[in-house]
Amino acid sequence: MLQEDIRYERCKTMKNDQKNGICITVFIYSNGMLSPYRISTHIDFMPSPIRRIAHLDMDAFYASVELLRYPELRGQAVVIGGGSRHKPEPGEDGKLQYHKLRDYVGRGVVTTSTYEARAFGVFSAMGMMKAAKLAPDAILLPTDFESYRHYSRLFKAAVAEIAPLIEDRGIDEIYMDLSQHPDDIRVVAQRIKDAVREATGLSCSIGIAPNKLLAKISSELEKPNGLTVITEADIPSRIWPLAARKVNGIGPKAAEKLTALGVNTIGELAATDPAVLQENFGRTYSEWLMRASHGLDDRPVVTSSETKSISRETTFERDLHAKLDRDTLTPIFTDLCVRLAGDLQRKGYLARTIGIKLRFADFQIVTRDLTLPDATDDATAIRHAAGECLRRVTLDRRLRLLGVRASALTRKEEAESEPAVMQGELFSDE
DNA sequence: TCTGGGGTCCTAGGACCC
DNA sequence: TCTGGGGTCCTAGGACCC
Repeated sequence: MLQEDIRYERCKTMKNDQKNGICITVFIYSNGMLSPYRISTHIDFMPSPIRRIAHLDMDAFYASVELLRYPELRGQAVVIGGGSRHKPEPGEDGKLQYHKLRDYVGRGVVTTSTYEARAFGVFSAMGMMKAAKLAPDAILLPTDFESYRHYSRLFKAAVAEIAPLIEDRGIDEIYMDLSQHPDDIRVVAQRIKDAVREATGLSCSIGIAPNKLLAKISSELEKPNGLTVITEADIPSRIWPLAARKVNGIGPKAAEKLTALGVNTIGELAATDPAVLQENFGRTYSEWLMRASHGLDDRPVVTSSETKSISRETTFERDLHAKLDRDTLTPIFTDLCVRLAGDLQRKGYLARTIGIKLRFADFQIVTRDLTLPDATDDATAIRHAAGECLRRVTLDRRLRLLGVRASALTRKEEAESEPAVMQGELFSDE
């Protein structure tokens, strides 16, 4: 039977792709004909084999890179952030003069701090002025992303030699799928840590677990220089006592709502009535919360992805009024567009949607975007589109931030090789 | 003395088309 | 004249992450 053959082929393909499960093929009956596999889906019915997912997180990454450059600062409270001024300069005696956190003036935030600075309560994302109150004598260094990106490439290349299935999660962390790795998992992890240190001189922490969610939590458990292996059996003792906020995906807003419900730890979340969660968080998110609290997560390690958007934004030194400070604002706006166009050109993208972002003095954010008939990487076209967006915003308040964003991206070479007439017309009736 | 810059994903409503 | 429903695109806002 032809239909049976087709169905069998489909199922075989899906089984090969997904390892376990069955596929359901729906046959559509219309015009007296049975047409196969119009709709098909896949349902897991067997427990998946246990995966071994690792999360690697570089220890105090930016700060550690700076210590490679300024080894004499090792052991001291050092804070990185707040723009690119305050570079250390040689003094009259030829020795490097470092800036102190107490001398900082501005609106920057802490990007990273050494563990010694964290002991004063200075953490990432804290306002620099507040950090200066807590640790006035800490050394202040500017951020140097060029250098961090360099070390990022080095450590990722070193890991890839041992574990090629890598998901990039930003400059200082990755996931790895070690399920197929034949060797003892601790031995493999230690080899990876050694390779990272060999390539960069830096330490990292690795967490290994049956999924990404647990691996991410685990990598933090024994920081710095940690190596933590977690199994399902460890969830009650090692995961449930932790704050709900430790779950990747529970942010400040959700954590605050949970606290209001009397839920503080992951274990308390796991013990919460699902109906209560659903009332407060909606169906999708509450179901995810429930699964996460029980350590369940079947997201795969994704080894490649395409850029979705590129943006540039800047916070002003003082809040600016759109009308009164027009002469200051206009060149900033244009410059953001020029830099965005440069980013697109350098990375080889064209954008069809251009958007702006405004942050008012009260922190309210407003966005506007505009989709163009043709994709572009031209600064003038971007500036024009962004100007159109800006005209749609009521500008009666002071602005704190201005940003420009490009999305609906296509690769430039693909756009150029696109045929002018679609092939589909060959099948037209006319 | 509040709170940077660069991203992703999700939701939801309206327009428009079939 | 009204009744439908599905699908895609566009836009705006918000939560979250590094």
